[in-house]
Amino acid sequence: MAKNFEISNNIRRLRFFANAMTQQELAEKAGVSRQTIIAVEAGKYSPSLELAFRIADAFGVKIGEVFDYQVKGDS
Amino acid sequence: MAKNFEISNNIRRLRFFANAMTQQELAEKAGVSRQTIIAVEAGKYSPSLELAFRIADAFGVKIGEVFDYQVKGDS
DNA sequence: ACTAAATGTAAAGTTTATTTTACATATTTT
DNA sequence: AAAATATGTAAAATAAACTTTACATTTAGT
Repeated sequence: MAKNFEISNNIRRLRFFANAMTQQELAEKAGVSRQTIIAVEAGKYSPSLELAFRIADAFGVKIGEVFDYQVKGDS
Repeated sequence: MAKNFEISNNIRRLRFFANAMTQQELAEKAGVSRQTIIAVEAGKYSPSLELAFRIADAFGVKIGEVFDYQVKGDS
């Protein structure tokens, strides 16, 4: 009954579309440390909703264009 | 330069639209405790992106229909 | 009015996100 | 090839999300 999920992201892609924005620049725009960007971009953990919104905002896109949510199937 | 944000949500509204879904039911569907739903619904803190997605999923809507992100202005 | 179900508050404890620092490797520029 | 910039890894410390338990209040049903 409990579902399985996976969240993926397009941060790397978006950074390159956005004039090769650097991790450092993105971190500053989003107001977090570079480490956090690295970790989120690498999918090591999923960010807070707040950070997710700020990252989307930094790229000028909607949150759904940055993060993808896939239901993997029932348990 | 650093922006000010606010995240609001429509959980209560959505719960009533969704056949008066109870906090308990939502908690179960989203796989978290009832306390967490109460806190998020009341805006006491913003959830993880993962939970945000699961809540949206529980209502069958997109994340943007549950959570609203407003830039309040520059600092 | 009584009972049950739903919502709320609070506080201590655990887990996960985020920061900070420091260093290693890769990529670009000159 | 040297220097500078960008990316990566790691680990300890802090902050924030989430759980659990327990009780108080409000709302709905009979």
